[in-house]
Amino acid sequence: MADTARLSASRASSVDDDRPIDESERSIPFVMHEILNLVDGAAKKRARAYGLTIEGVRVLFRLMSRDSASVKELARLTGAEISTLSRLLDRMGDNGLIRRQRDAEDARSVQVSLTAKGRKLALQNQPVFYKDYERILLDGFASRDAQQFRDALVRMLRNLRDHDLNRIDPPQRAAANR
Amino acid sequence: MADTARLSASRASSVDDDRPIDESERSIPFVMHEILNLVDGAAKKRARAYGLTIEGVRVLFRLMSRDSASVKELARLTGAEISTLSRLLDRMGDNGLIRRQRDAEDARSVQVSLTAKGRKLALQNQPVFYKDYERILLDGFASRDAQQFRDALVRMLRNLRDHDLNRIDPPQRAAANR
DNA sequence: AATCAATTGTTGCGTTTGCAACTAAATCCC
DNA sequence: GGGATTTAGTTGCAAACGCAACAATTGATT
Repeated sequence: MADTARLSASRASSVDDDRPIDESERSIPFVMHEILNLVDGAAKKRARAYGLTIEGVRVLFRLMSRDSASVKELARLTGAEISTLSRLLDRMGDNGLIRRQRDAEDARSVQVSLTAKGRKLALQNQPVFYKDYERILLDGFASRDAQQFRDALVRMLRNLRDHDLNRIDPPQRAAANR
Repeated sequence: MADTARLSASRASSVDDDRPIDESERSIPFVMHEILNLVDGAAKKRARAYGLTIEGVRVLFRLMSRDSASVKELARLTGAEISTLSRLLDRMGDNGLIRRQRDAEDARSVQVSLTAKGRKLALQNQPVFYKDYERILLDGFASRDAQQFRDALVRMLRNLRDHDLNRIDPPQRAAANR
C-alpha cells in the first residue's frame, strides 16, 4: 500500500507533482468524480446498513425539505432515471419509508412523501451526511473560502442548466469520427 | 429542456418554490453529485457512441498520461471496484483499446496499457471531455476564481485521503434504533 | 523451507441500473 | 367530440455493478 506516496506534494496554492500534470487529474469533472466516489463509498456503507442504496438516501433527504414531490421531480433532483426511481420507490415503500399517492389534479403524476419512519431515518442520518462529511472536506478551509466554493458549485449548476451539454455531445459534429 | 430557471421554476402544484434553501441543495456532496450527473449524462451518450461506458472513458483518459497502470491503481484512480474493472477491461480488450500484461516483477499484478487504437480514441475525445465541458462549467468565472476552485478540489481530495471517512460511517456510534 | 497471512486479480451470483416498449392520462388541434 | 401528440410512470430485458468466494503469488514468521 504505497498509496500515500501518490499525490505527494501538498502546498496550498498551486498543486504540483514531480511528474508532469496529468490532465485527467486536473479536470474538474474528473476530480469531482474522485471526491464524490470517496464520499459516496462511505455513504453507501452507511446506507446499506439501513437497507438503502445511496440513491435512496438522496431521495430521503430531498423529500425531507419538501413534503412531497412527483417522481419526475425526484428524478431531476437526484439525477436518477425515472425507471430507476420507480423501482427504488417500490423498495422504499416496502420498507415503509415513503408513501405514494396519485395526484388528484393530474392523474398521470404520482406524489411521493416521507412516512414518519422515513422522516425519522432522515433526521437521524442528517448530521453524518451533511456535517461530518463536509467537515472533513473543508478541513483547513477558511470559512470565506468555503463559502466561495459553495457559490462556485451553485453557479456551475446554473451554467449546466443553461447550456445544455447535449448540444456538443451526441451530435455528429465529430469531424474525426469516420 | 426549458428547465433553465434555477429550482424556482414556475412549477404547478405542490412544490414550494420560495421556501428556504433546502440543506440538500447546499451540501457540497449533493451539489457535486448534481453537477456530475449532468456532465456524466452527456458524457455517457458520447461514450456509448463508441461502445464504452463512462467508466471506460475514465480508464482511457487515466491511461493516456501513464503508459501503464495496474488494475488496482486504476481502481483507485477511477473509483470503480476492482471486480468491475476486471470485466470492463475484458470488454475494452475485446474492442482492442487496451492490453493486459502480467507484471514480471510481481506476478499477482496486471499492467494495463493503451493500444494505438485506444490512444487514438482518447486523443480524439479529449477536447470534449476536458475543454468543452469545463468551458461550460466555468462560464463567467474569472480565471483566478477558476484556479482557486481547482485548488480547492484537489485539497478536498487530499483531505479525504487523509481522514478516512469510514471511521465515521459503518460504526455503531448511531444513537437509538437498530 | 514450511506454514500462515496478506495482496492482486478473476469469477459467481444477486441487485441495481438504463433503455425501450408499454399503459394511462392530459393536451392539442381540426 | 374524436383522433393524434405529449407527458408521467411502470415493466421487461439486458448490461453493469458490488460483494463474497476463490486462485495465484508474495511476504513474514518460525
